[in-house]
Amino acid sequence: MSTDSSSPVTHIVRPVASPTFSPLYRQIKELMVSALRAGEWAPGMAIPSESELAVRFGVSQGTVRKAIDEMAAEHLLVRRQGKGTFVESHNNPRAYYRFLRLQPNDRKVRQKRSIPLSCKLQPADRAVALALHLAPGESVVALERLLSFDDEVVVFDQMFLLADIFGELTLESLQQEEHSLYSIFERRFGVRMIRAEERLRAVAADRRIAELLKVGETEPLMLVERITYTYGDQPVEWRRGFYATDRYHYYNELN
Amino acid sequence: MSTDSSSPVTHIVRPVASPTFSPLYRQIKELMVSALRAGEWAPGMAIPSESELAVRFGVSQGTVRKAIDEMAAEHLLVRRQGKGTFVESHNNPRAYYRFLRLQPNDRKVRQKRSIPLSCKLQPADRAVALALHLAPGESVVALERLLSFDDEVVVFDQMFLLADIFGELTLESLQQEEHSLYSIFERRFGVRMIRAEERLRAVAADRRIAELLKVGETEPLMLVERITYTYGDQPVEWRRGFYATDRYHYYNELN
DNA sequence: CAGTGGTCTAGACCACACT
DNA sequence: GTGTGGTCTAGACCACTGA
Repeated sequence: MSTDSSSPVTHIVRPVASPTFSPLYRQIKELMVSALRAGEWAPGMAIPSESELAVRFGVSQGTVRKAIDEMAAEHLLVRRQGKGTFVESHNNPRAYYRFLRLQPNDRKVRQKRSIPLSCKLQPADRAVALALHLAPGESVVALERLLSFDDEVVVFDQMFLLADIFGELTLESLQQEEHSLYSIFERRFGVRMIRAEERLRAVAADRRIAELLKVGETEPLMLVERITYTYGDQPVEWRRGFYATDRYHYYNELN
Repeated sequence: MSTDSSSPVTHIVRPVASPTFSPLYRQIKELMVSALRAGEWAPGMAIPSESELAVRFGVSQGTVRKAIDEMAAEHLLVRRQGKGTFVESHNNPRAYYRFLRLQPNDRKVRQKRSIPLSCKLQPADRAVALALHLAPGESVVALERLLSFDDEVVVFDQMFLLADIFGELTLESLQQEEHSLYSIFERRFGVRMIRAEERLRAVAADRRIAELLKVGETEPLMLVERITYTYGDQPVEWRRGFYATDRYHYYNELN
């Protein structure tokens, strides 16, 4: 059973009593994640059907199903009944601001727009290096932008990206884009943002930020620091955002 | 098959093509949630084994399993391999502050303490009535307290609770308690908090709050509004908290 | 209609906890 | 050892999509 012909990766170890027991479906999941990382299945595309995968990996359909279940729960894949299972993508307009928890107190937001301000290569400072697992001084792409909801500026973001991956980013190319940043990163650099951690604090606006967000100096703002991870829990972005929360709030669900 | 002897609730409709299709396992889940609401299985206690439940509901063990899977994902139940499946409880010290996302920037917190300040019956104002699905003016229990981490005050909370349920709360009884509020609510009133929604903003401290939290007046604070729900998505608490975020931050994971 | 994911079953066996 | 949850299988059938 551990013989399989078409699988691109190493053989499967059927579960056996051991200190490092890993069920079959989780091994299948790892193989599938590898396929995603390797780009075998591209964002937005359908992956093979459950029964095809079952044959390919030499396990039952139910086992493949359980692997896909976990991946769907982690938003790596989305299932669409009757159609197939697809690789998640930030390219879908509905998923453009998947990680943005800011929302208006009352009305609906029709239009969100990202306004790039600057983009340059620079050495990572200590906080950035720590978050991105770099040595201090290694290069990162530093990007500043404003975010507006219906032409009202509500967020100022400073982002730091691994130069290894995003070194080719330029302000000009960003200004010509219609899409969200993560969607651009996915299409241009093949990097999918999978999950993120945020740390929130209340701070007073300094002069520059007050001007950008059109609020009074020393006005309270929400400071949101974010580390964003791609496949394999690799951090690729560190971000610091200042949110104006007079007409908006950060929404969170606790379970 | 839809005949069963011991089930306390109505008969099960096996899935049939219909506009309101609900799979069997979800019907089982609803029956089990009803059993929880009715108090048939108390917090902390083990529920019957999967095979017993399968017999009771007249379905296969796999179907019961899927129902339990969903309930475990919603933190209604916890599975413990080899031991059984248990009703979740806020009485477990590790779950005392399950919904509190505030954490220190650096060191570990050893001791969290709730310091009740006041507790009285009063009419609900508009915001509270809206959140709790009350008519304006209906009674709620208004409770104020401070929260300290290692004897440093970091949060001031104002809470409003359905008087129907929590009317018997008194300041004296709270002051004699060692446990977290939700743990008290669970033991004294049989109400389990299941999930919550939070809305966060940055605000300036007013004089009273600045004094309580020992920060400067107009200092930026994080304002956290929370609606807390029990079984059946019934809101039972509305809460407004002011968090001092100089040495602490609100931590959130995005998936 | 064929093909996909979704549900349900019955049975075998494994991992873990307790006695 | 016994009883619990956890994994895996094979097969039947249902629900949804699109040609």
